[in-house]
Amino acid sequence: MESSYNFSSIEKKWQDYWEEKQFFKVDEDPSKQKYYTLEMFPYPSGNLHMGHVRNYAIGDVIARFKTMNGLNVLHPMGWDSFGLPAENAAIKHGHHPTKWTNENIENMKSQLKTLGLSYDWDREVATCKPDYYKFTQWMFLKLYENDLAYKKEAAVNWCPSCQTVLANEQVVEGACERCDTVVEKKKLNQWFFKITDYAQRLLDDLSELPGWPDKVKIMQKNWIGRSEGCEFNLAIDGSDESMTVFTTRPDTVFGVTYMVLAPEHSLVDVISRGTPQEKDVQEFVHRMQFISDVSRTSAETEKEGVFTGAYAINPLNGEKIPIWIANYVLMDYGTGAIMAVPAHDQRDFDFARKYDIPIKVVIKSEDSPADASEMTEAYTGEGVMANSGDFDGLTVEEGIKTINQHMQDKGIGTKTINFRLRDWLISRQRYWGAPIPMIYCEDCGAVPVPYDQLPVLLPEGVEFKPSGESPLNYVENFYKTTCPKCGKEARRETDTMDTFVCSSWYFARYCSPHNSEMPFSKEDADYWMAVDQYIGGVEHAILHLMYARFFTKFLHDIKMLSVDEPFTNLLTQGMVLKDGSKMSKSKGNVVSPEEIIGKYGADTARLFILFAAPPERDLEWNDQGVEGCYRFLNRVWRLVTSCIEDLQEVTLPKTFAELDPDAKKLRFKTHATIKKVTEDLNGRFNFNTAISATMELTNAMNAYREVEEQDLCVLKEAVDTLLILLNPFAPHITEELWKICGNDESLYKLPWPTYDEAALVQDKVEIVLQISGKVRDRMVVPTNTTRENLEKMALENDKIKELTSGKQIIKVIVVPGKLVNIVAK
RNA sequence: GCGGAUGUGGCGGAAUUGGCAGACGCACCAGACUUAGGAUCUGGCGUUGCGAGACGUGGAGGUUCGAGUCCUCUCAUCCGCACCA
Repeated sequence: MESSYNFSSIEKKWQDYWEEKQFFKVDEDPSKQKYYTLEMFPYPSGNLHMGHVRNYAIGDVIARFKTMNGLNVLHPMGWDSFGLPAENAAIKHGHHPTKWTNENIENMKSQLKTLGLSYDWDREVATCKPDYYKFTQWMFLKLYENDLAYKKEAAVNWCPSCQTVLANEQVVEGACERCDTVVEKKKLNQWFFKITDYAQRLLDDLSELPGWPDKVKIMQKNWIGRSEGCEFNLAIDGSDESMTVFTTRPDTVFGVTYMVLAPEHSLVDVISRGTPQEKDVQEFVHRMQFISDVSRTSAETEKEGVFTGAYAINPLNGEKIPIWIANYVLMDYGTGAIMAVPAHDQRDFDFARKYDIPIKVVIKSEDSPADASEMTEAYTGEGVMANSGDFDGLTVEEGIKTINQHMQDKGIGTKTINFRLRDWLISRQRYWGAPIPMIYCEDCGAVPVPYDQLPVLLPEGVEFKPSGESPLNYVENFYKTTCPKCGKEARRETDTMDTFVCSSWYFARYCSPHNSEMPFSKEDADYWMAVDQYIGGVEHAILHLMYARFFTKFLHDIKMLSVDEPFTNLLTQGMVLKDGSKMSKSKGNVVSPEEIIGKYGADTARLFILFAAPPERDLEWNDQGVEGCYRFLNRVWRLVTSCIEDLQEVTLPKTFAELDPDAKKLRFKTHATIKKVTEDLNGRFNFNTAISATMELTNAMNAYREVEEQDLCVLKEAVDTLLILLNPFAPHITEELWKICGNDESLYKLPWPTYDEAALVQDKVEIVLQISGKVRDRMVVPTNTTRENLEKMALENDKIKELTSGKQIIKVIVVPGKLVNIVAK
């Protein structure tokens, strides 16, 4: 392969050089402006895939570009290394998760290194290491201290066949994703973080994140799901009990024709006791227990329910209203009970039609029949209140306000805000996670582990069996302990934390990765935080990003962080596809990064993945496209090496004298390219067009090499510029060529070039001549030709004259530097 | 159902402020060099037409001297949420 450059030796050489010289190690430097760029750290699954390569290539270009722009750049990498796959591998092969994980980390790290990424490996973190999870436990204790961690009984998804708890994502259409058994609900005592306390702030502060994609902000907003409404009480007929409901439509209270309790509601038992319906109710409640939340709350599930035999009293008109229980009312939203207005709520409408419950229209509108029997669907639009006593005639908006106020005045109800965001269940009955640092004492109850006893270490000798319980339950020397308060024998918590807890604060750990006393020092975090540019897949748009925001706000509140949002700018990259679908082993469409790097080198791999599509869009893998990028780098190699001899004695002048047209053209291209690449990399991250621009420059240089009399200064400037601009994308080949050209300093240490305005001024410009918006001819004129002269020249143009002869010229539009448009009839 | 995104040659994509649609790359075609080419170089390459030209950014309207870009409606694909009272 005489004609291609030897990427494998070049890449290895430069990677070793950078490492030896510690190029990417950074320290806090108050004299320099900082820039923190971060790619979402990976789970150490064993091998890098193309999605990783894309993610890290993007981050690396940004980091290198910002460094060359004089910023003090923090660009760290680590491992999100707790989690199920390690434990499943342990169950299957008998290896300890530590071994499996460490081997995977080593392997992936060496793969990462072949990509030539500018990481400060000194700051590497791994969430499964005691020096890290010590502080995950610290976070738990702080949350506990601030009443943001609590334990309660909660229904979880339970697979009776696998004997284990399943995450919602592991439940597919109501069945276990592994064995297809119908998933049940089981009540377990679990730890929660009270993220709901932060719901309003998490919502409000989205507006302070202009650097986030709207898509992500909207997803978070919907997930938080704030809704304003009214909570009010209804007496239960013939009983001392009352029920509370939440509604966003108090204006429709006169249209209530039945009430619904969630099957799990505590009142169900009380009010149905002794009624003829008691047996039906119990049967229904029992049946619902075995249907998972996931399938019960699916919109496709048909609504069903039973009458409880009891009645509630409508506080506004004293009507007796039957109380039902139904599958479509959820215990964990609002109060677990609703007022049903079939005329103005589609769900209630469906249910009422099915069970022949009356429908009463209370909002009149021309868009909907006034007679309920003629309705085919609920009417939820604008209108005025009717059949509502004194409130008739009010609009929906007025009605909501007025009835709210009325209820408040009469002590029936109050204005309330509900969120659909739930508290975060963090307990996992698993081994491979950070142990929850709590101890249960018979006398003192739940006692937090004192800070000086952290970390609570995972024990080594553990048997891994799929039992549905934490394996830690079987390790006596782990769970047997003494109460930190009274010294009496006590039992440790054996659940571990959700791995999302570990990843909710890692970005702050990178600021002080070696601190053994604290998760990070405030001083370091004040310098580095917030992350200026965060990059990762959109699949983390809700959970990870929400949890990280929650933790940051909490750390801000306890004065550990000055910022209260972790990520100033967010780039959500698209997936890497092959043959139209996501690369996966089962589809057999995986392209391995190792193979590509082996065949073409890291520079080609990086270049292709950045060139093939803009970063936020999905990228279709194309082997021939990779080859195109490889050819381009070879072209650069040949071009630059062919210039070396000519340029040996050339030094760049301070200013360029009068140039001949060809030289001027090349110099124009050089500076236009600087401008283009700089603008594309500054905030917009259009890597694909930046790379196109360097290709155009290369083409222009090749063309210039054919010119008889070449201006070597202009050529040298072009060569230097090309190498610098291309460096963030393809760092190895450019460093090598730079060195071969006789330069000692590394490109990475050079300042980013600025363009010369003067070089961008052209003497002549092509003007398009249009007739009624259609291009008819072009003319080349001096750049500074005046508006009047342009018009005059256009009208004198032969082609225009010919085409407008016999027509009346209505007006002429002149856009200097661009076009002249003649409107003729 | 609700919310969001996307739609441009054979393909990936460009057009940043309403101003030459198709930059750059791939594929393809022709030529050069060559014992050879899956190397390299040169040229061509939206559709249609001999041609001047006409048509062309999912579709239908509209605004404008001028629309891929703005407005209205509509279709398709993808993603997220999905009985949230």
